[in-house]
Amino acid sequence: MTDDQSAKRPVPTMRDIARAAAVSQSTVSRVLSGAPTAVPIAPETRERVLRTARELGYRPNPLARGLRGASTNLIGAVVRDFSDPFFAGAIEALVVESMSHGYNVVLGHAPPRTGAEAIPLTTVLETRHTDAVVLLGDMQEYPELLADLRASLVPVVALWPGTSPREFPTVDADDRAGIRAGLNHLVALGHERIAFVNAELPNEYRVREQAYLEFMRERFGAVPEGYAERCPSNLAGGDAALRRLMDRPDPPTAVAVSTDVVAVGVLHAAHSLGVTVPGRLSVVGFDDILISAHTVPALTTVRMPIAEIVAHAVEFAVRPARREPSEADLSIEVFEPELVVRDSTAPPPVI
Amino acid sequence: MTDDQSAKRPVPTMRDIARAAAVSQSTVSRVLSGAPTAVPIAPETRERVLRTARELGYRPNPLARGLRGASTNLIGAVVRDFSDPFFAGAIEALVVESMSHGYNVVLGHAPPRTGAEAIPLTTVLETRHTDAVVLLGDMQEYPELLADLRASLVPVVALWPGTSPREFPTVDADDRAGIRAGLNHLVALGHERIAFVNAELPNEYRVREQAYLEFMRERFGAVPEGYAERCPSNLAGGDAALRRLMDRPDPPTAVAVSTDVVAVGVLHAAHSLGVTVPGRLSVVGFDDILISAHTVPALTTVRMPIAEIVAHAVEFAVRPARREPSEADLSIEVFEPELVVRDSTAPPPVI
DNA sequence: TTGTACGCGTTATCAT
DNA sequence: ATGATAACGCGTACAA
Repeated sequence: MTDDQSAKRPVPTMRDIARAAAVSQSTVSRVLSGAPTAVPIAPETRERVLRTARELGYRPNPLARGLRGASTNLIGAVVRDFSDPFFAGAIEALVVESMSHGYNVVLGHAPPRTGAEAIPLTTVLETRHTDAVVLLGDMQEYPELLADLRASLVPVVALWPGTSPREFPTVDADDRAGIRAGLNHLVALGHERIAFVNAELPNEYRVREQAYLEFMRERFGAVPEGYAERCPSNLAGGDAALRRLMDRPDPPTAVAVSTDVVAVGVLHAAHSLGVTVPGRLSVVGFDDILISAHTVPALTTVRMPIAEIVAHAVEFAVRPARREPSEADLSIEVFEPELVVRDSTAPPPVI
Repeated sequence: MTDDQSAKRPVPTMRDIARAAAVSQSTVSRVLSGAPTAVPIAPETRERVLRTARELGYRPNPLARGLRGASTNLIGAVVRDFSDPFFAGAIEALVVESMSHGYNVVLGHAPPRTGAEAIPLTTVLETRHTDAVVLLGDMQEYPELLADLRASLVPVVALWPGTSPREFPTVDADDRAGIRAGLNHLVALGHERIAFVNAELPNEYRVREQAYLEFMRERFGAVPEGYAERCPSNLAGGDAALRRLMDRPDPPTAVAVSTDVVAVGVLHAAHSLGVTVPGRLSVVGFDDILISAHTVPALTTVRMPIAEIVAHAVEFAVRPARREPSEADLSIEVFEPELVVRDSTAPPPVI
């Protein structure tokens, strides 16, 4: 056995180290607490303290640190829907990025609209511990949570805030540009009867829908009646939406979808309906989630720069909060998505 | 504006409440700290304290609570791979379940095998805060982490531990039964040339592979040479594995796959190769992740009772740690998976 | 029934 | 260069 006396013994405190190293507890703190150039310490003492600390297996107690006003190295992440692969990917990115900065991530879950109106922050996350809070997605459904956040002192950064008012520093993608890239691709292939399926998370992707409407009007003068579908933001939603679309007397030859998750549902429905993709129907998604490269057929989509967005957010969140409130409080960073052409798009069928 | 004086003021402490309510801080503590019948409190005083606390927007400081030895209401979850939809689903379930018990979840990420060997627990999670640690998946790759956990005092519960030695209380599914259910289904349809694709997370799903080998020997006397494939546990892995399988002189008519994620990759490869599913090839997955019902074609698979497993784990994790070490320390709970027949399986093609 | 006093493990401010 | 000592917010013996 390599672990001998250390087994199952409560973690040593600074006092233990101090006793063992025959110094005062404050000296131990000075040596250990990282403040390297704060006060000069005798190299010999420093070494001795460090050694005993290592031997005893000392680990700082972040609770005590936090009590003193120091940071807890915890970042709170509030998500509405984990099961959404897009957010799952974003969380992974967030965790990885946070850890590379020495932070852990505490997950908060804003439950999808229970009957009870007000969901205070404390219900969702014990924020007082977290050095910062990252909001993933549109949180307008939770006004109480937002109010709590507003009134609190923790730095907040909002990611993919949809149509939420920009009250926090925000990092987002240029949804409009992404949608236009997808639609341009379809038009270049020769499509004109292009429908749009919008994943309806209350008002999250309104921007994408607007971009579609705007594009269609620009390009064709009008949006074909009933070509802008909406559906719940999940696989079944996309399935149902495409069925409605193909049921029409004038079914589209192409569908742009506001999220890949819904697009996967669309692909499934097309298959069930015997509508071959891309032979009879082209499909463009948005997000480029992991499965998108491996659907049947592989999905043409718009890549969401998750890593960049999250990296930026973490950078912002862990930045020492010593800045003036007026400085970057309205900072809005926008990243550009990029079209990824795969196998779900082709020229429309010849009539 | 509804928020007036409370805006941006650091959260009030018990002392603030005490001052405002003209009582001592300990009285406030007694009233607020939940211990209802601990010591009798004058109803009038109690009411006054409660009211001022509400007015001032008091919220307990869990750091201070934790320092005092109380619980932090934090559960640490260590996952190896977030991007795996199966674990994403498990984490969601864990978060939801934990919150319903008043706990938040701190995510730890065990990075997929960097060159550096030893990954101590502290790197992955500041455990000292968490009231319990939940291990998701096989952690044998991280012996140092396991050693830290073993030496520590926090209760640990292992979920889907694969072939790890059962050193912690464990909740798992009956993988063998699940695999057999899938294989029985294929055999009932008339298949004999049944291959197996195993997602290779070092040794996570060895059990499933063993179950396949055992079944085939039982049923057909032998396992066709080279029919037990292994591949990285992701979409591309399944893709590549099926290509190897179909490249053989005697390609299988059915493939059982050890995870749905890999199975989705298999479906994609089949499509790319022009092998129709289920016409020329039947595919059975394992896990029943969210997409499985919406792949093309919808995947026949074995449902993993994630919710039940996670619920059981949380129940165990938050159970007051007052039990004797010998009692339930070797507890192993096993849940039964269940076959879900969809559209990716059919009788083998007639020759 | 309520108030006083102490300690949890740290960091920060004093003195030495 | 180092050692006392005072907080941080809370729970809890103990005293009143």
